[in-house]
Amino acid sequence: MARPREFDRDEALVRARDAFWARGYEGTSMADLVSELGIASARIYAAFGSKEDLFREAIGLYEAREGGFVDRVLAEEPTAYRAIERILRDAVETYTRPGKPWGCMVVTAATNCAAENSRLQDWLADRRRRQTAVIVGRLEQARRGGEFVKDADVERLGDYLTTVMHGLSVQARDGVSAERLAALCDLSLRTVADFLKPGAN
Amino acid sequence: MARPREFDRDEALVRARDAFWARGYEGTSMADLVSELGIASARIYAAFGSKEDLFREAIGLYEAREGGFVDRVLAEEPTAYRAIERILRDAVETYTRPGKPWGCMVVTAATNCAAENSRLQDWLADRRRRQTAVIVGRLEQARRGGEFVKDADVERLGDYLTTVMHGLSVQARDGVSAERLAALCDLSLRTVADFLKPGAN
DNA sequence: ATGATTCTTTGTCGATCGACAAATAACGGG
DNA sequence: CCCGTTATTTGTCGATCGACAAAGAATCAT
Repeated sequence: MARPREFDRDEALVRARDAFWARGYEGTSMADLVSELGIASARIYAAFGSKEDLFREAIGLYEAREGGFVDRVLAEEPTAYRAIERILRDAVETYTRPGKPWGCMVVTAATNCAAENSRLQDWLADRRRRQTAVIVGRLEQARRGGEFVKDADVERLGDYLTTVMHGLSVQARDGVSAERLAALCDLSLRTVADFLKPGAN
Repeated sequence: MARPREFDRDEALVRARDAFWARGYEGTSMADLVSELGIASARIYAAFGSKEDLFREAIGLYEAREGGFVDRVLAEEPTAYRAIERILRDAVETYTRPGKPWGCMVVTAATNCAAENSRLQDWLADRRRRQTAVIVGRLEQARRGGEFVKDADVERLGDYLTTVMHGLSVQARDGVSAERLAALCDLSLRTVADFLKPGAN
């Protein structure tokens, strides 16, 4: 009924995500987006609304793909310990994948922001906090299910795991190798194992 | 021999540090600095050279004061374990101090940067990596001194500790309370204790 | 007092920021 | 074939970015 779009919106979104992932929200200018998406700025506005809308959509894509491993693993793995094991392994892999920006996009894309973008910053912080809550929820479920010792402080363990993951993101960004990161994850797993009820997996 | 400066350079540097600490390098504009230091931009250039020079000096001040606890603790505490204990406690306190920006300035001030500032970003990353190396050095010394089991993988432990500290910085920035962070640090300390030679402090 | 030196004030520079308005082009329905 | 609709191109807008030039003001040595 009207003129069809000439570019692939999905592919443009992927490129925008990679740009924001690499240099963050404020570090990626409209000029950068124009050159990396290969389309004029007016088309970006027509297709995505604004730079901020585009960023939010890019974060959504990241969380649906690369960054979504936490939710996926929690849904798939039968026991909390095995889930955590895989989450840490996936985190290292995701944050150090060759050809992709290093670190977690949700952690790095909006940390040092001008005052005018504090709303966006809070929005990302909120998503990080929710991630913690999701993990704690799964741990609590595991505790009630008898996987952990019965007085296990699952909120503390959840905080601990998120902290390690955020730390992994920073370390990955600094270029620490996947091997070194994986080695340190094994240390974290020992802590988790301390919470397990003797005899459980 | 000439007209004396009318403002306190040290105090201006403190204010610049706090501004950069709160909003980062790119998030803090010259207009912000003018209003927070209370002096005209030309005076800032005369006193500090450029925005980037000022930022580097501000990082230096941060590392000499708030951020310098790692070096100080390593020099003061007799055993590695007690040093680590205090480093984690100091990290939590420094990153959540009321009235100060949350998190570590070295971790947060230049993460999402435009391409033109990647040099600055690398400069900060290098300081973080050096921090790890310093800690690993101290751990190796402790291992040779018999504090740890003799096959202790001190690089792995050092990586682990830096990762936790970086994670603490992100968590603090997200508003997680000092109490919750301290609780999770206790979990980390168990891991460190696993490296201790049985019977040692 | 004067001159050398440095600090402070004022104003502004070119570049870039994000964001659109207006004009033109391509499509499908009637 | 024309019309309604949407896509694309082109150009530009005001604001803000970091950075300084030029002029005036304050100090000290001589």
